[in-house]
Amino acid sequence: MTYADFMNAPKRRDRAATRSALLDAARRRFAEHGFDGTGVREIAADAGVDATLIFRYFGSKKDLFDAALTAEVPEGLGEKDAGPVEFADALLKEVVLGDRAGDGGEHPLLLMLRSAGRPEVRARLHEEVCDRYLADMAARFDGEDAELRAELVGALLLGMGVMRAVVGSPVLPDADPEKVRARVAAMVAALET
Amino acid sequence: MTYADFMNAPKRRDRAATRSALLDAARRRFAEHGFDGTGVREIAADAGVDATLIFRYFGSKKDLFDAALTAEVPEGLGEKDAGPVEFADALLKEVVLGDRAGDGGEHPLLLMLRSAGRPEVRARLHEEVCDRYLADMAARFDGEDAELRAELVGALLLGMGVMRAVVGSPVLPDADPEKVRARVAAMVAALET
DNA sequence: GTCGTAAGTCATCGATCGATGACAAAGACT
DNA sequence: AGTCTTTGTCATCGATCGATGACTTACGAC
Repeated sequence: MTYADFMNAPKRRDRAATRSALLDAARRRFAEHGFDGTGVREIAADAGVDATLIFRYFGSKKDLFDAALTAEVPEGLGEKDAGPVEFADALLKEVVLGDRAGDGGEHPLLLMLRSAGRPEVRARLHEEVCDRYLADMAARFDGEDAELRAELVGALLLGMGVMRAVVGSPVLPDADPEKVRARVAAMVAALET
Repeated sequence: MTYADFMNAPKRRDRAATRSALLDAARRRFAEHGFDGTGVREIAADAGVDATLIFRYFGSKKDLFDAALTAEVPEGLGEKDAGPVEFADALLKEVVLGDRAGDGGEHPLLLMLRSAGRPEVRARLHEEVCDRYLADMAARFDGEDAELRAELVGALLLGMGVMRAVVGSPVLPDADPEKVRARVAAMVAALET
């Protein structure tokens, strides 16, 4: 059923592969059911190993969650001197329209939203969104209220992610990506004084 | 400590008052820690009563959660023949800028986001957002791609709520409401073909 | 005042959860 | 081949959770 299952060859012992399988299963489970809705036994079953290994390799369920989030960050987004419209477009492609077949299918940011009940997760979400994205966005706005305008762009992009990943609205996935990009660009452009 | 505590008068027996205290405590707890992060004993302790009464009055924890969400819906939002800009402004005041001192301090929609790990909550969120708000919004757009444009407005408003209630960004609460309304109006207006 | 019904409390169950330590077995190294 | 380290498994603990049923106490009808 799971990936590790049809690897039912003699079941070689491979620390790295097991760790990776656990991380992958954790990402999927956490992405779908959130932190509280996911048990370590379910993750281990998906990965095809014993639940004990989670604690051996990661220390605790929370540490596994953190590791699953920290996994990979694309990093190289947006040119340094691009305007807000181009920057928003780059973020749009990465966070909202991105495919991400590797993970649970969602951007780590949207993955965190399924666990928004945990204060630590919200703290990390706050840090990531504000320090990482909004500050960068605000720097690309000229004139007054740059922070407010950056916040609105961030809200639009985050809201689109929530619409797709949490609310489950079928509009965005079914829409023509080029039309979406054009509409979003128009909205962001409306913020340039 | 809680409301019911300084009502430490002889502790009259009042079904309606107890039910109401439980509902209120539940709203606060669920709003802050989500469904999974909240225990029935905590809710009961906040309300100053025994946890058993939750099951007697509501049946189950899940039923209490549903009752806490269904609580009160303002209903009368937006004139029937207003355009998308006016409608978005009305929603903005209700969902994002609304004070709501009565509940846990948040709109039920944002309250649900803290429990987004539960599939049933997402289903209800989907139903509420799509059928209740987006359909209404789409009807106010002329021309093609009305659904997509309504979705983008919804994403912006929902994203603003997420920014404040989940991410915890200080920008929106600190900003001048009139400036916020003006900026949002500009973004929505940019969608009118 | 008495009595019955409804409101509140107590003890406890069964399941599930994260986590631990002892044990078995496979691969590596000499 | 023999040993030792690493990898995986099993049994189980202690806490917590939602939920149930029996018991106690207050209020209101008469």
